[in-house]
Amino acid sequence: MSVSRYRFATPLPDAEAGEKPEISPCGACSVRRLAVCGAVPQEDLHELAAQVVVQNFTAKQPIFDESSIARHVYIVTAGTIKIYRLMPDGRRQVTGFLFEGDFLGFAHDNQYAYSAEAVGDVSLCRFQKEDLERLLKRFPEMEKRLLDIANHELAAAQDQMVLLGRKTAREKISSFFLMLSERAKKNGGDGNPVAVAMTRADIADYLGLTTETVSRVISSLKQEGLIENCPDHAIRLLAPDTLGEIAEGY
Amino acid sequence: MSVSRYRFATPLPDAEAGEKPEISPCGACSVRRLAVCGAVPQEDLHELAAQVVVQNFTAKQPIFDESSIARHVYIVTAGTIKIYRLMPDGRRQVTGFLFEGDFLGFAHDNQYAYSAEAVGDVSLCRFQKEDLERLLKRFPEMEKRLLDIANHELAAAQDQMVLLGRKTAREKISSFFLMLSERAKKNGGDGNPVAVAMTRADIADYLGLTTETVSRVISSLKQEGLIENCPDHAIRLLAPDTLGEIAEGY
DNA sequence: CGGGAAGTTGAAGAGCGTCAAAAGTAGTGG
DNA sequence: CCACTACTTTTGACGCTCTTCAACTTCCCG
Repeated sequence: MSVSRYRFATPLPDAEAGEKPEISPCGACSVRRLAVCGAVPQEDLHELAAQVVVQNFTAKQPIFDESSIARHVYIVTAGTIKIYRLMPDGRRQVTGFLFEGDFLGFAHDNQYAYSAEAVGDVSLCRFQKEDLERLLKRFPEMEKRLLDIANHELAAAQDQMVLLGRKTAREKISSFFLMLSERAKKNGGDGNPVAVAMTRADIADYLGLTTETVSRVISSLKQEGLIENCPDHAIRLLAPDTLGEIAEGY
Repeated sequence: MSVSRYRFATPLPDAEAGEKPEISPCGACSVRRLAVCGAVPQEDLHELAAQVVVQNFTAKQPIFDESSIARHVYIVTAGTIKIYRLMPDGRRQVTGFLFEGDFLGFAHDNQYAYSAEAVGDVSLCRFQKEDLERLLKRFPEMEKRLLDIANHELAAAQDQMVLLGRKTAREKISSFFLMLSERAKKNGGDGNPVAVAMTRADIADYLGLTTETVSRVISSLKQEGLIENCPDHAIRLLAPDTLGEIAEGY
């Protein structure tokens, strides 16, 4: 993991190993319009930039742990992150995937509600929680935006509960590909073909299935001509509308 | 459904049918410490009370619908509410039960993310969304509290995803009774025996099971001496620790 | 009391999980 | 550059948990 802090060429006392200078300030940030940062006026961006630490992770590196104290919050600037919870016997539930622009670090009682791990190469902007608090006071719009984001997350959680509680494996997989496609569109891509950065195991743990079932269902969707493989682990949706009907259970 | 507005003996123009005067102001509210309202200083409670409409519902009455525009937010003052989403073919997922002090009406894009329905007799305090916005501006502490509540809801949603995606029927039912018990404790009761206000169908739709499975698992827990029936649909937890171990999957 | 909803119990079946093995893919080092 | 290794993915056979379908019982409220 490498860490770098904007505006500082040398590591700070409380900084972690691997820091290095960062060139791009918040003003040039490509995900700003997507994130909480969008609530900060252009002319005040330097106040934001002064607090941020850029962190880079590679695949499977942990970002923080479920049990640990929530000291930081993060904005994803590149890559995919998975958040998950573990049961004592090792059963895993991936409760979400986070992409560019997403806010990471909602916590309750000063403890993270889940563990977070990089799926592939990931870049994050990190803030001290107290710095965020100060920024929230300074820019009340930011707090509104954060509440908006939390509301959005809650709505997404409802969707996921419907999926986990009431959908078949086939419906789950279809929903999953469409979700990935929608997210890619939101972030500026065309959403088809969709990049699938995560492993079958991650997908299985996200959908409440096993890797075998995930694999089998994907195979059958391919055989039916609804999807096909593309280079670099991408999937082309050959019949998005049909997939949508499957996903909703018609 | 009966509706009443504090400080006004006669219905207001925009009020719904069945209004009647309400005696108890926010100052005497028993759930205030639990709810967002706790963020409003004692001496300013009249500002809150001026905006509130008390609404009463009986079992199975709808409070609002998934598809409808989110005009109001609510605080539950008595009774139990279920919130749920429907799939086109009628499959239902109950995404939560709300109790005294809970906030109802988180919405995204001005539309409710779910339908809400009274489980038994229910009392709500209703606010116009714009009135709430104004109150949030007036009492910034309230916004913080609301963000806190949303964070708490998100953590609870994570728990529910673990339950739905990874737990067995037995583990789900055990978790459910313990959750009810914890909630009763938080609201001042002793949490054992626990009142079970909802039907088997509601429980099934909450846990991603069928009514038959719910019934069967409860029967087997009884036979094992882990729980027993009490008057008024209550359940006594005879071995809460064992239930806890079952719930967590040990 | 009586009728309808809610809950219980049983038998049979389906969908998904488990176990196992093979095939494909990526990363490492000589 | 290729061989070696380890991991990921796929496919098959079988089994189990939970669902489905059905009948029966209990509980309520008029």
